[in-house]
Amino acid sequence: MGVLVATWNVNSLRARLPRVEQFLLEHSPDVLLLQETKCSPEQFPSADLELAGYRAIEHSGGRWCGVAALVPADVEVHDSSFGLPGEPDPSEARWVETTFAGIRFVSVYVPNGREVDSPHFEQKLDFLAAAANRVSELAKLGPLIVGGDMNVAPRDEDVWDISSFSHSTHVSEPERAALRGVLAAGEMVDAHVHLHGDQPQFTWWDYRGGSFHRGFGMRIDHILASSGIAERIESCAIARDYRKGEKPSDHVPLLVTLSD
DNA sequence: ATGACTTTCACGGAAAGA
Repeated sequence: MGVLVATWNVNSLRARLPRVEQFLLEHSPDVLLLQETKCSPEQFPSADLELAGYRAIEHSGGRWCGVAALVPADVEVHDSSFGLPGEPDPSEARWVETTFAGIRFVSVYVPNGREVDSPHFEQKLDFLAAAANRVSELAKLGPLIVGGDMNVAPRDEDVWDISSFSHSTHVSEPERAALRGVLAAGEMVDAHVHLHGDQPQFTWWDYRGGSFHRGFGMRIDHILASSGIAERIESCAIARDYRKGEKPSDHVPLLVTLSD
């Protein structure tokens, strides 16, 4: 059996609904962690997802942000919580937690940061520090999976050409150190690194300038597993075809399978 | 090349993304 965990920044759940339904049908994940749902609670397409057999634990923030965890409708979740203690701006919906199958799942959308040294950049680092604090608490309680758009490329090989990233966000040492802090706080592994080492693999390509077809991408979406379940990671892959076709998101789904 | 796309809200164009 195992557990199939997926994470996907959909860049608007309403705009991406056909692709999300396609993904649920094709992969039948046990949980789909979503980011950038971009809708208010009233706008959240619960009825459509229900028809697809899924229920949402959602933390919606309106026009921007928004995170959720979709689970099959017959799965009982418990202790869901909404928001990240100590986050810089609680009105931005960037963190949601829920538990089932003995695992605590987090869907996270880390702030972009905009420009290095901008106030938004400082907020990004503050958010990651708050995430590390929370992960440290959660990891003590049991198995933990944190999946989402971290907006950080952890290593130089996680972007198409590091030389074109001078003084850019996503690759700066403070951001990378902050993300390492999250991993260290829960003694977690990055599923991709755990299985594939330094093999290149991107999860995001800019909409502009034909970036996808030119291979100009970044690996900024990650699934992290606490030490208790890292040994259960059987596979880690991206669904690259979801960057093609009708109205794609600029991110693709990342999928991890865990053994029982 | 201070761009290139895409989304939201709202109905033109700003704001945000990465």
